[in-house]
Amino acid sequence: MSNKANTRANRHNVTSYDVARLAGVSQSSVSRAFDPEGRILPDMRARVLAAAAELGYQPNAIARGLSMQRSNLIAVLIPDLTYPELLSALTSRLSQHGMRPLLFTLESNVVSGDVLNQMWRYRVDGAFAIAKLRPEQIRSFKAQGVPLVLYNRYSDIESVSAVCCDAVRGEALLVNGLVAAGHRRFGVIAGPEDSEVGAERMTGIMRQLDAAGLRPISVTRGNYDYASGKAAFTRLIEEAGTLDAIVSANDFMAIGAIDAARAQGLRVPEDLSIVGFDGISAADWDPYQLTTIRQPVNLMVSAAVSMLLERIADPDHPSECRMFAGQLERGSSARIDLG
Amino acid sequence: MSNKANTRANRHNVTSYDVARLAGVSQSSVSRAFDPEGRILPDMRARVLAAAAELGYQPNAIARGLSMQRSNLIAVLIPDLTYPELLSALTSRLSQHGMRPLLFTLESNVVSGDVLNQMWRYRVDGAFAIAKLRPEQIRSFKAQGVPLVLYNRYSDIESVSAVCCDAVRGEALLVNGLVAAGHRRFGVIAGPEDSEVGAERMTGIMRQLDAAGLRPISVTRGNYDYASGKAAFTRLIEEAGTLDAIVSANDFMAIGAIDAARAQGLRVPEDLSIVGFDGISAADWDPYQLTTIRQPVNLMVSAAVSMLLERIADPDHPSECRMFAGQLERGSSARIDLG
DNA sequence: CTGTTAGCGCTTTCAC
DNA sequence: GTGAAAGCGCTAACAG
Repeated sequence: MSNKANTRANRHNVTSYDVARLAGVSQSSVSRAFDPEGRILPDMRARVLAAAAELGYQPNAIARGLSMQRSNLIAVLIPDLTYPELLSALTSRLSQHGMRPLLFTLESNVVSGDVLNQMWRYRVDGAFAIAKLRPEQIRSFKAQGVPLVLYNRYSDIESVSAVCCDAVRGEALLVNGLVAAGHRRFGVIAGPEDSEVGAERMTGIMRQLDAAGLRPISVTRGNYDYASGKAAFTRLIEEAGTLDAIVSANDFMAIGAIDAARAQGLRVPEDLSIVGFDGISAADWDPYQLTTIRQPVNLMVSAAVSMLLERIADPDHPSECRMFAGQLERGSSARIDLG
Repeated sequence: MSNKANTRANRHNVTSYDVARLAGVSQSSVSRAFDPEGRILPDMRARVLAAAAELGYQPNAIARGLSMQRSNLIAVLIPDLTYPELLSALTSRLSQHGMRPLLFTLESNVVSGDVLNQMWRYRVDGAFAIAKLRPEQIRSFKAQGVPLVLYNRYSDIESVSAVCCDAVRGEALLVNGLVAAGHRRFGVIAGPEDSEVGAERMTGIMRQLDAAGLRPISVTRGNYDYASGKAAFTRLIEEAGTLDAIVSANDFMAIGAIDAARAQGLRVPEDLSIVGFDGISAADWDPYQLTTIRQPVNLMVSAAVSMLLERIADPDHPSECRMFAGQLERGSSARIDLG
């Protein structure tokens, strides 16, 4: 009680006071020595760092967070099934700036209030959402003063930034190419009902078909995985009889559809063209050679991180939406004709 | 640069004092109201919670961490390429116990000192490593008093717990089945040199071949991805001429090998059996139907989390290694014969 | 440049 | 059962 010096430092809790004592300086000098911007004589810094090394001292980021009102924690809201590259790109990009991702995975695509409350408790400096947020949830970020960047989601709420791969343009590329190659009878495998990304891609598909004076013969939904793509194919063919082309809202379902088509003796792309979206690694595998739109993940992640950091540094920085074009990967799963 | 100053001013920061004032109670009562174990009259708790709700108060986990000497943060050390299901299983399991995963991804398979130092700074309550740690690094966890659980890695250092899928037994199942089905000329695709998992699986393969009085005709390495599996296949065939069976250290490479084999006009499994390890989802896809060992990821993750929590609750709790049997998934990529 | 001092928001004895 | 007060380890004015 009376001696702060001796409280509980015996165990694995080396504090800046211990370092200060050993180096024969004040505690605040220790603090400065560990601050890259800290005004301190090189000589003294060296002494402090030596003492710190001897004790195995590392500044306590939790205490620092309390004091600085800045946790250096970034919340990442991400649904169960997701692309692994995204998360690792995000993490490495963040750590380059001294920020650490705190993970919040979601059972479904939808963010619950509980998850958000947990987030607020950690006083995260910012957040990424690769998930669906309701408008009032999005607004709560603003109320809490936590900058938010949406990934592949768009919101018309002014306060939110976003980085997207342009689904409409991407689908336009695909659909135009298919139409130009002479396809007329289209089937569509859409994403699940609650998927914003899926809805966006759907819009792109429909708009472009419309522009060509076409309507899809048949439309069905999948949940983005392989099995649902296979099942979707079956439903499409049952309903449509024959089809020239199938446009799938993502690659996994497209791959499922290819396998289902072949199981029925159809040749891809001779009898039927199939295209996907995302550019997952399996799209390149020999049996598929999927024609798809590859998202520029690294670019998108860098942009997202920069945008977030800007808004953390300056809360009044205007929000921004950056839309990246996806790149058409011409595989052999579709006969496609580019102007 | 004036933003540091006005962050504090602008930012909507409700503290327990604000709640206390509104509820007309002391700050410590607010604290107790939010502690499930807190001795407090239901009546008062209700009043506090009402006030908290009105202000949108959420206890500051950072401050709580400082005070309690417990961050509720769990470090997750994980290499770039990894199985997405693992991370989401881990996160959801952890959050059931009020712990949050703090992500540290690694460029390579190997953990650097920088990463560890970052970890110590956050005073994480425990750590998972799905990565290679050097013995002295493992010991540093003990020195820092941070319980560590290794995932699919084993270490003979006493202080470390681990959960593994039994690679030796898994490979034994596969190799025995192949031998029993009459295969004699074996090729092996091993993992990269620095992979402990790979080494373990290799041991299992060699030991079992040995027991059958066989040696692999040819052995080569891949880096666990599809392309490296294809390349590995080519090298194997160049060296061996013909082969009865190929045992691959993981599924992605096995899938690559299947495609490479077919590209050479070989039929799988009629001309050549190919087996993998892991049980990734693509193993089930129509063209592959891979015979493999499926890791019980959910079981392993639950076990890992329990072990970690036990050791956090009681630092003297003995460390433990739990070895799970993988399940043989009989696909059609291999002719295999089980006793 | 360096040391002193006052918080950051919470938990936790300790009196009442 | 409730309130007052002392830290948890650090940063950031403010003096010297």
